[in-house]
Amino acid sequence: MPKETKTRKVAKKETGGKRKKDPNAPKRGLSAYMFFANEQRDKVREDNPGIKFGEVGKLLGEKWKSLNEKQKTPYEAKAAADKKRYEEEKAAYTAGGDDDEEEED
DNA sequence: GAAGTGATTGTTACT
DNA sequence: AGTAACAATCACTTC
Repeated sequence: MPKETKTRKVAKKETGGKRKKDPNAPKRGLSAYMFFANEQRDKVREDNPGIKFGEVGKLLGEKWKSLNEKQKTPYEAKAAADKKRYEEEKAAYTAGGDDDEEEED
């Protein structure tokens, strides 16, 4: 199996591939890892001054999983909170528009 | 009703 | 500006 490199966006295709990009594209919320990385990135780099992203990334992942649900809670909580944010967009997006619509193309 | 799929998020460092 | 491992996600799509 090919390692979906390139943010796997480029890999999109096959298996139907119906989902197109939306005009409003209510992006989704961030994920727990994003919040986790936001905090760790500081610490990790602090313990590993001068390390590249590859090291941080892998190291981060290791620590991330090392955490107990309890530790991930705060991150998941943020992720959930961010998800809500997305709900808004999605809602507004689904609304389609009130009176005037834009982005028609 | 259940299953799957794709699209997206953010970090750092480099070209 | 975009890409790369790392991980989660999870809302929408389709049958």
